[in-house]
Formats: sequence, structure tokens, C-alpha cells
Amino acid sequence: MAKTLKDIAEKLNLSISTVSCALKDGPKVVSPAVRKRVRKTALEMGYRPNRIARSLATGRTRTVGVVPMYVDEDTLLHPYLQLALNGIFNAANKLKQDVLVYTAQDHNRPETVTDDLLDSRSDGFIFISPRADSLAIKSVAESGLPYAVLFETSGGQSFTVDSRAGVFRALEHLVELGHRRIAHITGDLTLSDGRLRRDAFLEFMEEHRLPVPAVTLIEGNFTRESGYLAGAVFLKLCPMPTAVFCSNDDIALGLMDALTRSGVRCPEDVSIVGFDGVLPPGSSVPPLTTMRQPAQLMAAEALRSVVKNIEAGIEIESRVFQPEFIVRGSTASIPLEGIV
Amino acid sequence: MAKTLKDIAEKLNLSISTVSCALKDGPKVVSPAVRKRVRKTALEMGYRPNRIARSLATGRTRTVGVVPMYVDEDTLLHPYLQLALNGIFNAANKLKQDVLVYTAQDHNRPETVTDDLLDSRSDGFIFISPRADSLAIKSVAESGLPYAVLFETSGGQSFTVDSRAGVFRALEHLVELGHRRIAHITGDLTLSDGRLRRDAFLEFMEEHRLPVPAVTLIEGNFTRESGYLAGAVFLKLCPMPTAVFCSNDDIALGLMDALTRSGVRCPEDVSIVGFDGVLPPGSSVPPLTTMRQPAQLMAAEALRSVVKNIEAGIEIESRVFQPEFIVRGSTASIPLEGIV
DNA sequence: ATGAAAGCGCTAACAT
DNA sequence: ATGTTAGCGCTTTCAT
Repeated sequence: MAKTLKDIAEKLNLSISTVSCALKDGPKVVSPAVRKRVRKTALEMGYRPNRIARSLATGRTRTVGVVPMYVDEDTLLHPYLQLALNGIFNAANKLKQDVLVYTAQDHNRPETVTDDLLDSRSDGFIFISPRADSLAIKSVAESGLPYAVLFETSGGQSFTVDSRAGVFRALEHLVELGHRRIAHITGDLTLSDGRLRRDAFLEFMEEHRLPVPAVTLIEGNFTRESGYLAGAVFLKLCPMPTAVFCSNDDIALGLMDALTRSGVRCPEDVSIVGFDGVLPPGSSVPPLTTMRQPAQLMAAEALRSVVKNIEAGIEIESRVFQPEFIVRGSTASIPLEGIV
Repeated sequence: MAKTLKDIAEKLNLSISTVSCALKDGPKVVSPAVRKRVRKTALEMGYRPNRIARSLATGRTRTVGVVPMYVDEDTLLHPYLQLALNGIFNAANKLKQDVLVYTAQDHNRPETVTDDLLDSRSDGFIFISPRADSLAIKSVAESGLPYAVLFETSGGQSFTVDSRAGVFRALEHLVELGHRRIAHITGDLTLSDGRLRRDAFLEFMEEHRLPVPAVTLIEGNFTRESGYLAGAVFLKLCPMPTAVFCSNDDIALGLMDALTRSGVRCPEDVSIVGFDGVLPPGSSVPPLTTMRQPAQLMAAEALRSVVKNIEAGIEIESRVFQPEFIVRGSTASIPLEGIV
């Protein structure tokens, strides 16, 4: 059986509270002699404080909950999430916080999700790429527990990348290479990043007086499949754009795959730019030119903010992070026949 | 404030225990009428059971702890672990279990690791690729809590791949391609997979009367760096082996990198085989021929076994899984000059 | 069928 | 400086 404070107290003929305080320099002062004795026998008896009991008494768990974006299964296989989680765990370790990942979301019965979150096992939350109408966020917000939102501007204090700046930088790169017919495959437009990147795209094009025929604005949803499907649409365009700005890397890889299979070469025939920079360079041939968002840092900052709120009541403030442009092999000067 | 059983009880003029039982068909029977009333008001009041309190009362947390192999930081960036964790989370979700990942290991003070594990927050454990002398395993074993060991044969009931079968299959492939001078870069020999694969390599070579000069048995440690360094050693060998069997994929990629940089082509000049199959095919050029171990399945089975033990007292039994050979582009027939 | 009460192991205010 | 005690919110045995 696990040893308890009571066991130590009885053995030493002390009160439980004295033992408790002796072990942790508790609220009341304990004489050095006693403290020493207590610690010694605690060690000898192999005593380990019961965190469950402590949490019940203090109302704190030292645990922050992480709610990933919803997918049916294989949640942890998304490079996106993996980076974010790694950043969160790294930061949590330093702050002596535990992390509980809530992958068990059943969107057929959203109320169960909420129940899980509110059963007092986490002191605060980080929501990753939540839907705008997330019931989970709503309940957590109502409960008064602190939380931050990662990779999405709606729903609460958010930790996001400067999509607009990123899009502008990427498009400037393409324009510098001589591209004028630039298509865009959007992300999920119900997500803020999807909308912001599309809007920035349109704004840039407008500003540079570059035409955007409706057919060159293809709706995707941040998945590789949607990029692949967009490829089919793209191939029918005439004249074919010489460059495509994709709302994220997955889309870009799907597109690249579709184009390659049809004999369209990247970057010789068409330049492709992604966004997020979550994939290792070797994930595609040619390696993808992309805007890297500092996912790990953003995730770590979200965690720190939540913990600061829990521990010191400091308000959580939204932050926007600057992306970093990474030029690799998927972009090049426009093909000769593109120069009219 | 969060509502409690007491709140409901007072509102309804019932006892706490009646409310408790009404909500969960508890040990004692409650009249349908009361049960209905209780559930209705619980819903209205937004009552959520407090899992911490329940855990303290029942002594069960419905949580299994996962202890990854030790690395200083960025634990969750290892493809290895990511696959295993994903398998564990998938299986845990189905069994309504939570998963707590213990990345916060400070090997300078191993006793703190142990303390963390034994603070009653997990009902059982899965250790991933632990060291043979793992203090953490020892304490968990002593505490009597159930646990399984993943990817390592020592330390307890283990869930491992059939390394010997895998090595034999891989080497047969090389021999069929005409290779006779086959080198081996070992994994970490303090880990069972490292030893088993090396031993199987030696056994196969002996059986096929293929010479193994000491210099062609290069010690690595499962990291990409060790593969890269082994490359330098390898390049000095004369005659150079025509094939290398690497103890895992990381080593193989490091080696491939080193060779490519020196102008040695794979697979034209030298064939390379990896092991584990955790990396996406695009991770290298050419894509790596490897023995895939069913990491997700193994991890899921480990979790199920631990949970079965917790819930039904069923003994955890070691299992050995069959790997699957995946032939990709890094192996080919021996180069002409290799045929003497 | 329902209520009362003990207890899970710990914290912390209050007493001595 | 140390002991006593009342919780934290729930489960569960024992009364009624």
C-alpha cells in the first residue's frame, strides 16, 4: 500500500498537519529537528504525496488541457499538431505543469466533450485551431477557466501568425520573379487563417493591379486532398497561371503531386508557394518554398500565458507572430512562354 | 462556482448519496421518479462530476501514463514516438481512458521522475524504449502498478517487433540482389533492438558463410548523426561493401546523406536498408527500403493490455509483432565492379 | 427507496 | 512549535 501522511504521523507521534508542513515548508513553521526527522522517515517509508488528494484540497491540478482541432482519429499524426504539442510540452516542463491532451472528442455528441473539459482536471486550456462555433470553448469561457486559442483568431485570446504580412511577402517574391498570373488555393474558409490569407491575397493582387479571374481562386480546405483536387481544376485553366499561392503546405504538396502526374513541372512550368512551414524540406520534390510560422514558439507562448494567468492572474493577451519566408526549390522565374 | 452533488441535494431536499446514485445507477437503487428529477435538475444547474474527487474516493483515475524514452527536449518531435503516441491515444479514446504523457524527465535527478510517476495520477503505465536500468520502471514495478514496455524486451512485459525475422528478411533481399559484402551499422547496443539486430545480422552472415570483417560492423546509436559519422568510416573501407544494413531508418538516412555528399550513389554504388519504417517515403532520395514495424498497432496493443489489467486483472503478456518488408528505391543489384 | 456517515489523502485555518 | 479540525466532492456501506 502507498504510504500516507497519516502513516508518517503515527510512526513519529506527530500530527498529520505537522508532517505535511514539515515536508513542504507549509504555512506553519516546523522546528528544524522535527522537519529533519520527518523528511528522513518519509524517505525511508517511500512516501509519495498523493496529487489527487492534494488537488482536491487545493482546487488546483497544475495541469493544462490541450484541445486539438477536431479530427476523427489519428489526431497526433498531424505535423501541425505535433509541432504545437512539442512546444507546449517543452514550455510546460519548465513550468512544472502537466499537460493533458483531449483527443477524445466526439462531435456527434459535443456535450460530452464539454463534460470532459469541465470535470476539474485542468486548471486552464489551449484550444488548437478550433471551429468558430466551438461549443467546448463556449463552455470553458462560461466556466471562467482561463484559456488561449492557438492558430485561430476567433473564440478568445489568440496566438496567431501574421497571415497578411506573410501572404504579402510571398506574393512579392512571386512578382519579383516575374509572375503576374497567380492563382490561389484557399484554406478552410471557416477558419480565420483561411479567410485572412485569401483576403490578403485579393488585397495584394488588387494593389498590384493584377487580375484575379474567379477561376483562379480555388477553394480548398487545408488538406492535401484538396490541393490534389484543386490541381485538376488548375490544369484546365487557360492560360494557365504561372504561379500558385497555397494557403498551407499540405495543399501545396497535393497540388504539386497532381501537377507532376500530369507532366507539369515545378518550378519550370509553375511556381508553388506554401504556408506554415511545418513539413521537413524533404517532404517534396522540389522542396517547397513556404512561409514558416513559428508554431512551437507560438504554442509555448500560449502555454506560458495560460499558466501565468492561473498562477498570477495576469490577463492573457492576444499575440500575432511574424512568419519567416523560406525560399526553396518550388519557385522560379516565370517560364519563357509566360513572358508576353 | 461549479455545482456539486450537495447543491443538487439541497435544492431537491434529497441526500447526497441518493443524488449520486441517481446520476449513475449507483450501488443503491433509486426510484425512477426521483432519478428523473435529479437528472433534470443536474442538467439545468450545469452539474459536472468532479473527476478529482471521484478519483480520490475510488482510487482510480482512468488515466494511463506514458513515459517516453529519455531525451532532453523536443521529445514529441521523434517520428517514432509520434506514431506510438498516436496508436496509444486512438486506443485509449475507444476505452474511455485518458493519457498522461510524462515528458518531464530530469535524468540528473532520477528520483524526481519516480516521484512524479507514483503520485497516484495514473492507474498504469507504458514505458517507451526505456533503458535497461530504468529507475522509473523499477519503482513502478515495486509499487505494484501495472505497466507494459514498448520497443524494448527488458524491464517487464514487452511489446516488440521480431527483429531477428526482420533482419533475416532484409538480408535475404540483399543476398538475392547479389550482395555479399554487407556492412552493418548497429543501433544503441544498450537497447534490446540494437543488440538483437546486430546478433541477427551476425547469425545470418555466419549461416550464409559471408565474411564480416570487424571494420564492417560499425557501432551507431539509432541517431541520424551516428549514421552520418558511420558514413565517414564506411568510405574508407577497401573494398567498400556493396550494401549496408542499418539498425534503423535514422541511421540509414544519415549514412545516405554522408555517402551522397561524397559522390557515392545509392543504390547504384551501394544499397542501403533501414529498419522501423517510421518515416514517410519522401524523407529521402532515393526512398528507403526498410522493415516496417507496426508501431501504432504495437502501441495500441500495449495500451489495451494495460487497461485490461487495470479493469479486469488480466495478466499483461509480452507480444512479438511481425515486421513488414518494404522495398523502395535504396536497394538494387550489386554494381558491376562488385561482381568479382 | 432514501438518509446518514465514514473515509479517500491532503491542506489550511484555528487552537493550544 | 505542534495539535485539532473542518473541509475539498465524491463513493459506498450501513441504517432506517
